[in-house]
Amino acid sequence: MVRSPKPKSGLAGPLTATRRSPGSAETSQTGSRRRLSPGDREKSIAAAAVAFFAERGFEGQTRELATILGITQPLLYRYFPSKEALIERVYQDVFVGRWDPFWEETIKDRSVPLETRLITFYISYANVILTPEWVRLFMFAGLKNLDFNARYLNFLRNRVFESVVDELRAHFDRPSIANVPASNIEIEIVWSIHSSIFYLGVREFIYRLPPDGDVKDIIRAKIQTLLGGIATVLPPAEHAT
Amino acid sequence: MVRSPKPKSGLAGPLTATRRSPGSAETSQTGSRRRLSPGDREKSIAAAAVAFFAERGFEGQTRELATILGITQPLLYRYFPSKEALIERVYQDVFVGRWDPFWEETIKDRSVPLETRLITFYISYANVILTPEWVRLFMFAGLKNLDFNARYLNFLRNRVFESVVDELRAHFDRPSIANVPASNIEIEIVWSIHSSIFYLGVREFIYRLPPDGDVKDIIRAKIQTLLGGIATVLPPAEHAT
DNA sequence: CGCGATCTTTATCGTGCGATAAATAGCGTT
DNA sequence: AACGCTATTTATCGCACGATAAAGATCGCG
Repeated sequence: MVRSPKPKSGLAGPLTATRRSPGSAETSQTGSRRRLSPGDREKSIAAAAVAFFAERGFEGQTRELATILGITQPLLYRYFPSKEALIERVYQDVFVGRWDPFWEETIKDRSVPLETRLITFYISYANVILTPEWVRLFMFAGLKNLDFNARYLNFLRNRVFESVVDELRAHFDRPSIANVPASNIEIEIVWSIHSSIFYLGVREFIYRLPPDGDVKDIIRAKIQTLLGGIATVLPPAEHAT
Repeated sequence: MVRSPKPKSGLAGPLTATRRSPGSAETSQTGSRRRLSPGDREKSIAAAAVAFFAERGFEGQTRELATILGITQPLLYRYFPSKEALIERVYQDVFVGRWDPFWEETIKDRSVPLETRLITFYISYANVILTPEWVRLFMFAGLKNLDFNARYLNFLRNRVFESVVDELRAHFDRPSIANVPASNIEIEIVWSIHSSIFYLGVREFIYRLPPDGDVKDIIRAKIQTLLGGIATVLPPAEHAT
């Protein structure tokens, strides 16, 4: 796994080391050897840190991260004052930086059938969160007993769950949550679908026992089951689809 | 709180206080002071280790565990050859030791309505797994990239999921899995309910954002939604309930 | 070229942690 | 009550890891 960054071969050594193609720094660290611009270096460290801490957890050692990057460990401290600061940056990049505001609109667009909207949203959301980085980092963060996860999930509840409940209400001709607030059970029903989708990622990236079959199909089936089941548990007033 | 087995009332034991001034009993563990029988000591270490590693993760330090136990750190090594062996014991006690074989019978008992069986099973199962120890240790184990979780879940699939699918089949007058094996989608439907219940524990003990309301009610609602939804997605041949 | 700025490395400190060995002390036995 | 077995503690080793300081190397600019 480790690198052999030393171009010990007398031939190739000097050239590759001295002259690197600018800006073409990439993941396989042979290219970026020395003296990147601060901006590029910081980005490359942050990107590597995301993958690294997702795999190893936040106890992963800065020396190993540096080795993966093909740099020395003290260099990390020129760009981030501490390991904790680097972890903070990882949170930002993954959880804040990957939120798509369009999701909130998708759910509320009543020109589209509800089932379609939910499927569209959840497939798109799944594309973002069902990655090893998102799933594992989120779990590592939770296990650290910070309030980060609770904050994210409150945000999610306000931006997504409440809307989904409201759309379900409209779909079944029931009052808006503006008039009758979402009940615990209604929120839990949304949690059911949400958690069962996130759990696909837990199974694949934490348990290493990936679900059999196409995630899109599974999501579709889950949402159809949900909508059918809600119809049974909460029979509609008059409307039905 | 772990435990406080010995109340240190004013006139506590002349025995326990032999060498130690009662007032100087520091952290928490003051009851058992010294020279337990090997069996008792081992059990007390194992029990404390479950709570400790569940809280701190497997990177939790043996010195802190010893402090909680009111013993010194090297004593741990008289009862467990290494930290890793102690962790192995924790796995055994929590994941193997808490499995209830009766669960498998509950699911298959066709003298009881399916909805009742599922609710009974999942409430009982939830009683065991929806604890900080089970949930957090399971997640810590998964994040360590061992095959432990995959083995447990394969066991669960064979002992529970397949049976649930079979019972759903019977409920809706469809062929037994003995004749037509469970499909991916069917297994996924069971995963949906299962993961949404386990996720109640993740929310409470990892995210520290406990679900609102009684877990039993939530489980009941989830199972009713599941059964109703399956009826919609996979309409029955002739039978209906 | 050569020089200076700064990006990167080499060297190192202090601490924390798993583990071991030797010394100490509780408790049953006689 | 003394004895001896062994449960428990005291003392310590070795290394890993985050972090810092100083030396060295690279590149733009004149």
